[in-house]
Amino acid sequence: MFSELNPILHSQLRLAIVSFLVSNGISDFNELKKITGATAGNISVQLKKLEQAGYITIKKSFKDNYPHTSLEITKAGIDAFEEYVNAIKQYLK
Amino acid sequence: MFSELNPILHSQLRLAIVSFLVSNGISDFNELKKITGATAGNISVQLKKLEQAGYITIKKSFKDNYPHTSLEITKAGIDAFEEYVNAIKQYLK
DNA sequence: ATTTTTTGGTTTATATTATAAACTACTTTA
DNA sequence: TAAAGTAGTTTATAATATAAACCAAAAAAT
Repeated sequence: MFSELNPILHSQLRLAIVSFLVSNGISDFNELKKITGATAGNISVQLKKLEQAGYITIKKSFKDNYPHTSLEITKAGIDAFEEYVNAIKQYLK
Repeated sequence: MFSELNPILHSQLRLAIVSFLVSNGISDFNELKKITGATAGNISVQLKKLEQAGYITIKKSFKDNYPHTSLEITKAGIDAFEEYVNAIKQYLK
């Protein structure tokens, strides 16, 4: 009837991040901050969790002298997102 | 871009309960236990939260000598559910 | 008849999660 | 060189989800 919702993705902020990355492939810390409106601390924590889950990769570099964190969605991330979408659709009708 | 997800509904179990009640109008404790597979304790707690939010009403009676808890969705519950569905759809594409 | 099991829950304790606040480190500007 | 800004991380706290333990009554078994 109601299948499980992947708890990594069933979080407003992590879902927004993954959703955005699935659409856009890559992004960076500041862009995520702008589009989600979340605090930097919260984003930092949630990015780590997504990385630990294998759903994104985090690359740190320097850009115009400043530290720069860029994010990329993984195959596993895309797959998990698609599964989540199918699962939650059962709840929405 | 991403609108807020009502935190009362953005919970797997509460969403399942409300979703089921929106489809069926009324239900009872045991039916929810069966369709969700959740523990009685968890259901008990979440029903109270949904009642506090004004999304369901809880009626206790005796049926065949046993205590019996029946649930009904409210107008506010239906409205909140519909809003939640519209909001989360933005995350799913 | 009294112990044991089942029904139908509630309360409480604990683990997890989300979040904001505080902090670090460095850069730019005044 | 002091102040303000950028780009984050870490830590503390509040909120949430959940399971475990408990309660009360009914039914079934001994």
